[in-house]
This record gives sequence, structure tokens and C-alpha cells, in this order.
Amino acid sequence: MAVKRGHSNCIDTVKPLRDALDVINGKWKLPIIVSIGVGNDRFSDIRDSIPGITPKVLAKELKDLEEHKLIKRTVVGGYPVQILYTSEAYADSLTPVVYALKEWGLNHRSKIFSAE
Amino acid sequence: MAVKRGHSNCIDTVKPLRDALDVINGKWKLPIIVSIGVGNDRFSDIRDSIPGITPKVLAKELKDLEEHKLIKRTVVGGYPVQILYTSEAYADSLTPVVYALKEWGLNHRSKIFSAE
DNA sequence: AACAATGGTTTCTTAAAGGAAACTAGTATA
DNA sequence: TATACTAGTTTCCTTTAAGAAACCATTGTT
Repeated sequence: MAVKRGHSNCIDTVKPLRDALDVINGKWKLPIIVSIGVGNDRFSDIRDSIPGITPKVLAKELKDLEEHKLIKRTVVGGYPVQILYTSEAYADSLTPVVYALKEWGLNHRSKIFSAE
Repeated sequence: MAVKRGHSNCIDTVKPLRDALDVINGKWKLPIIVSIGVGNDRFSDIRDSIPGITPKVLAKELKDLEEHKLIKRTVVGGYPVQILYTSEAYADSLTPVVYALKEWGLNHRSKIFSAE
């Protein structure tokens, strides 16, 4: 009888990975965090800084991010009423994630272009 | 007239971010890469190492990852026929991404538990 | 009165992701 | 002949993501 090999345990990495993905998964969340991080604080500026995003999607993602305490929504009176979105300090903790993904994306794109 | 503020440009970060997300986005891809990376090379071992994944989803994700040259599928004859999944060297380039997400996930979980 | 600007919402539609359960082909062993 | 094993596939269904287009309230300006 063949030796029964159990599967290697990777649960200690997979679990936190899943915890992170549950929060920042999706096409738009990190781009929005970056946009706000570089200083876009109004709805229309964020919208215009991210190619392809629609107001519906942006509104929904902003709510999600606010719930996760990554951004803050502030109402400023006046004309027209302004809403300011700003990064919470907690969002800074995502910097290593953003940086790693950005570097990988740059490398991936150059790899694809040289191969095809 | 109020000064018209243009939105800050974050396209240089958002674009590569999107390139990366297009490849590794989703609930399962990074967990699968990690599982294969630690040595699980058979379908059932990978399946058993990732809680909650179904064979249908695993089969589909493995195909995606193979297309992106992140893993390799090798058929080994014999009884029963074995298929071996192994990491391509390219998958190693995801290590910083995985590490950053894992650390963030660990921190996020402890933050949630201490706050609620 | 009409229009513009901001920060969204509403409706409708399609596509993709995810999941449960059952099933399959080929082969070896009892 | 019946059963087990590996590596999936098949069917059916629900949920979530995404997108296009139009619309809305408030208020100041012309």
C-alpha cells in the first residue's frame, strides 16, 4: 500500500489571507483607497481619478470602506453641500499591500508585453 | 469664483494595481498558490488544505492559474493516474504580496477582536 | 425663471462568482 | 464481480459584482 501523504498545512497563512481578502477584495477598493490617499477628497474627484468607475459602484464601495474604518466621510455645509472623504490612519497600514501589488502589476505587464 | 481644483493624479499607481488585481483577484487564487507553494501538489491535497473550497471551484481556478503561468500541471501515469500541480518560478514573485496581505489580515483580525 | 454644480440614487440588465450534490472514466485490487 | 481511488465534470441554483442611463434635491447664479 502506498504511503498515505497528508496534505501540508497552510492554514496559518490561508486564514489571515482570507481575512484580508474579505475586506479589500474586488476591483475597486484599493484604487479608491489610493485615490483618497493621494488627496482626492471629493466624490467627483475620486470618480474622475479612477478610469471606468461609475457613480453607483463608487458610492457603494465608499460605504463599505467607511464601515471598515478605512476612510472617513465628513459633511461640510455651504454651497453646494460638500462631502469630504479622507483616509483614516488605519488605511496607511495597507501601504505595504498596495506597494507589493503595484510592483507586481508593473512587472506582470512588462512580462506580458515582452512575451506576446 | 472658486478655484477649480483638478483631481490629483493617481493613475500611475491605479493602473498597475488593476493589472495585478485582474490576475490574482478573487477569494481563492492566493490561497491556492500558497497551498501549492508549501508542497501540496495533488488535487485532493490542495482541496483538503483550503477550508470550504469545492472541487468545481478548485478545478476552475487551477486552470486560470495555469493560463497565467503561475502553476504547472503535470500528468504522471500509473495507478491511479496522478496529476501534479507545482509552482512556477513566477509564482515566487507573489511572495511579497502574500506576505503583506497575511500580515495585514493578522493585524486586522486582532483589531476586530479587540474592538468588538 | 432657467440653469449649473455637487453628490449621489434609481432602475434595469448582464456577467461572473460561488456552492451543493451527484456523477464519471479508467484502473487496480480483493 | 464489486469496490476503491484520483481527478475531476455536470447540473442546477443563488448571490454578488458590475455597468449604462436616467434621474433627483438643494441652492446659488444669471
